[in-house]
Amino acid sequence: MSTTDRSQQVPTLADVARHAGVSTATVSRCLNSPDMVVAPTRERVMTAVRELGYSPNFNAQSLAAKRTNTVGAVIPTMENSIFAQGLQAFQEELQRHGITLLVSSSSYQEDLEAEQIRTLIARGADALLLIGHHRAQDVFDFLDKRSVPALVSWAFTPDAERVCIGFNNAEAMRGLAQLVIGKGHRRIGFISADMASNDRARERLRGVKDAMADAGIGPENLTLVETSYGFETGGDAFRAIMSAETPPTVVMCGNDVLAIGALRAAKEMGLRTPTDISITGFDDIELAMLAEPALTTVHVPHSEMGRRAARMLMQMVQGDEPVSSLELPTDIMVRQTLGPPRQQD
Amino acid sequence: MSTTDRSQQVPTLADVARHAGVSTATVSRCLNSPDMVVAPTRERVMTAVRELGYSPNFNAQSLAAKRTNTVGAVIPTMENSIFAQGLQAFQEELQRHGITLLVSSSSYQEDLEAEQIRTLIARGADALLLIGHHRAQDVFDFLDKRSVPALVSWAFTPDAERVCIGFNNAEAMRGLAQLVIGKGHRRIGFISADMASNDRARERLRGVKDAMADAGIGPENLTLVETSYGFETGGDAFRAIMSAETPPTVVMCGNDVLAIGALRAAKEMGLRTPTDISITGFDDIELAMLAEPALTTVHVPHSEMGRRAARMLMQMVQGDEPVSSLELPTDIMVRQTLGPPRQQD
DNA sequence: TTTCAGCATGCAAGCGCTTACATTAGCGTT
DNA sequence: AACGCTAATGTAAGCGCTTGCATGCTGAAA
Repeated sequence: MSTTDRSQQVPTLADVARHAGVSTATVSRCLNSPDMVVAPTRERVMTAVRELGYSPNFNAQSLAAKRTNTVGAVIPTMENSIFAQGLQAFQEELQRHGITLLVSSSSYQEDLEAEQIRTLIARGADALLLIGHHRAQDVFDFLDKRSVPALVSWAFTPDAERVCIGFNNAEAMRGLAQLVIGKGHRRIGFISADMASNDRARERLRGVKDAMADAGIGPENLTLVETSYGFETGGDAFRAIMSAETPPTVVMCGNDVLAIGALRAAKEMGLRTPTDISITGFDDIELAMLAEPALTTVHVPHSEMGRRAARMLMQMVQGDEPVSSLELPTDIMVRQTLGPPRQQD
Repeated sequence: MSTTDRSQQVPTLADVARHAGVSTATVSRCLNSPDMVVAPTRERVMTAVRELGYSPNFNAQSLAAKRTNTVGAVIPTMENSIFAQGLQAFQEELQRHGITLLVSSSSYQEDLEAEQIRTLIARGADALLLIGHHRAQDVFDFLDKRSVPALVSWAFTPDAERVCIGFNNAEAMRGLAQLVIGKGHRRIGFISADMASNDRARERLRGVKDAMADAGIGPENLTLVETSYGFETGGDAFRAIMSAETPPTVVMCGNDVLAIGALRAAKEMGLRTPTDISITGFDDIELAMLAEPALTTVHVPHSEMGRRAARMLMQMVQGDEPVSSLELPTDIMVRQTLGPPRQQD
């Protein structure tokens, strides 16, 4: 398997210019602002471009033009569909405008995220898509110093200092909790993702607490387990919660992955959902509908969010007019895992 | 920061050099090959770097050094976990070596893929990760002309001209089909993903056909439906297959997503799996184990593949020694959706 | 015919970095 | 003390592109 055969050089702007008998400036203009060049010349140039199979060197372009047509995104994980769908839409929208997306994932680690943000900036990202608000202040300072627009997504907080797009995690979860309480549940279990560096998780928990307070249910009725992200951990957390003397009648989960894990654990424990125990999720990943029984959860408009985020970010790079935060609505998907509490409870 | 008021300019190599009282060459060397520089100088430079908050401009670096420390990957879709897990491992391994990953997704469209490959090359990707063998020849020619190493993944074909990493799709599916036939099934339905530009799908079908031929089962016993990718389409295909006069006793699916769709359709049709109908998948996505009943499928070592692919690609970029294709083993995950055919059949 | 907009094109100076080559200093030899 | 040798550093030429400005051409007005 012969690899590097250096005989073939990649054609450059200069090659095209020579081939077409014009200057490099003209070629550049043909490519970037065609109407500055008169038609016959343009055609000659375009022919040369085609014949040589020329395509511009992005790095040189960026260096010379001082913009990269690149935006970066740092997401907690690629492994699961929570972010994948939104990101896909984000990328498609960017691509439509000739912008390349640089993705990296931080595995939910704050310091890793900070590092990756720096890398993306060094790579010349014109702007950044970030997930959630929580982040060391110096990361934001760095961004500001470099004046790189950053959009916080997957989270809308009314009073946020930063431009953000997403949904109100607290409100959405509160709505679901109200529904749960309306069904008659009084003892609530809550499985949360790690909250230390995850404001979305914190907000969701707050939603539950608010709803309980509104309904006059004391905080002693909330059993909280905080766990890392995953199906397994969700199941473990569920078992922990249910091992209490008087376990809750409903286990609400901070996200669908945890909920599916819980659902499975319930099944393994011989508990029928929702007859014996109710379970709810958040996100409405594809799996939620496919689960058995189908998971009652909060639907988040992922694709819409991704698309909008792309547009907002492009506007921010443009810098013409200030961009303001955008709240997207969520829906409660009433499916099969939420019922009234068992009679004797 | 006692600035000479360079009004929030991003510091450059030259700034650092001035600050440290050395030449730009020395600064560059400090950063890239520290042992070429004597310790005291190095420290002076590093201090300046820190004080100015300098970080190198990637584009300039790439342009000057003629390598970008970037590899690109074009995957069919990000939306689902088939590729996500492998890609995550791929990215992590690259990152460990200071290499950035550029991802784009082609939505299973061949022409889009070609375009994105070109874009990635223009962006300066040092190497490319591709999914599957099927691709217009001129794309490969282009890659060769540019002498960009490309690694075909998710598919291992013994006699492939290109370096590839993955599993033998045909063999793996053949193994599963043998198991199916061993259970007594004689009429087999097969739901395949679009095969036109997807060699993996074609190979998988071939595996089934081979196993049938081996067992002396004529091709008239195979009911084939080809459909696009998705849960819905999988369900539709299943319904189509089952509407035959004498429907098959087992429906094998080209991937898990289709299989889950089929499983769901079966349930909706009031068919019990595997009592009334057996269903199998391929990929072993997370969902497969979570489905009800759990899906019998072929397990593919996604993360392992991603990690290995990263290493191979780095070796290929290095170009020291030729890299040879790597076959990874697959396992049949015997779960609950495969049983013997119904008695009367 | 001369003049001069106005437009198309060319010229050339960078963008921030790497690196081949030149220069210098420091050392041990003879 | 003169010599070469080596290791550390500096010099400067690009990498492939964009873009402000200079140039030269056209045709219409005078």
